[in-house]
Amino acid sequence: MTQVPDEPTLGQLVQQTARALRRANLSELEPYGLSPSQSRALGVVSRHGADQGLRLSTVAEHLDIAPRSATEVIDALEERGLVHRTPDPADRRAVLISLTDEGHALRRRLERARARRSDEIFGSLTSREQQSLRELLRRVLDRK
Amino acid sequence: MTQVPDEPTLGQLVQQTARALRRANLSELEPYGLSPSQSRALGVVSRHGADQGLRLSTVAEHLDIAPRSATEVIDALEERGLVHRTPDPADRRAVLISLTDEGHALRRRLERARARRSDEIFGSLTSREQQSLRELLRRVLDRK
DNA sequence: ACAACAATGTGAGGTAACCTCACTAATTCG
DNA sequence: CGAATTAGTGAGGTTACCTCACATTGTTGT
Repeated sequence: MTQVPDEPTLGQLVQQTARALRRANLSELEPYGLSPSQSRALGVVSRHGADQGLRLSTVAEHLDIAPRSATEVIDALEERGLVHRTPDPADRRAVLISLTDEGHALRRRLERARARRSDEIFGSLTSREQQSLRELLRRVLDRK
Repeated sequence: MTQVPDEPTLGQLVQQTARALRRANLSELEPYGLSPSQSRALGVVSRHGADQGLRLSTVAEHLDIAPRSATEVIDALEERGLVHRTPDPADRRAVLISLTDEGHALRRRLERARARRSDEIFGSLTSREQQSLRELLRRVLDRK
């Protein structure tokens, strides 16, 4: 049925690469006592809530999780002093999440670490090859 | 701070692709009432335990999880009648896991579904491009 | 104007897939 | 033979999610 050394499928290669990235991310986050999901949330608030902050429900949307789950992640970040909640002046049901100074600082540190990690992992490819990989993956994701 | 559409990093592209694969895998498994981790275990037993079966601890190793966790996954597969445990005649502490006929049949069905899914996801690339993608990922994984 | 409906965030409680620790039964080794 | 080691599993914990119910606030149709 199958022949020879059973070369891994494309899907497996992609998943293995993703796993390597997850592992690297994990060990990078560890010193800061931040879980991956917390780090993702920090990123969302940083990218989309630069000015006045983001509603909790909006955070949930960006993370693609239920609002109730976003409450939990934000609770954790707030406890670590990385974000804070302020009531939305325009809608008293809502709450606005924004980064504290400490949150901004950590975010920057993590961003630099991410760049280093990328070099480490994709560094065996020339920048032309990296460009080519990027192109191929983009095409795969744009299918349908 | 940041401007323009902020093109995704290579890491993000890989992770997004992996996520698409996971989602596809999930919906493919759903009709069979199998979880991803159960499907993985089924694959391991099928690939490495063709003849006499695999020890539970060996299953755990292949899945890269603790033996205790393998017990749980195998429990579930056994309850669904896809594998069975037999005592290892050579070591009465150990137990050998092997596929039932039903397990084999389901395994084949899943394999075919996987192939279809791969076509669906990577189908927007020519086979030359797929080869190229495979090559690049392999290089990334072989780094260090 | 105000009743009816919709939306926001969170308490309560649940699940899947892992984990560690402690234990029993069986094997191996000095 | 007795001591140490190994295989599998019970008990109980964690993480990152989920749904459902609910109080509070906002919006709308008549």
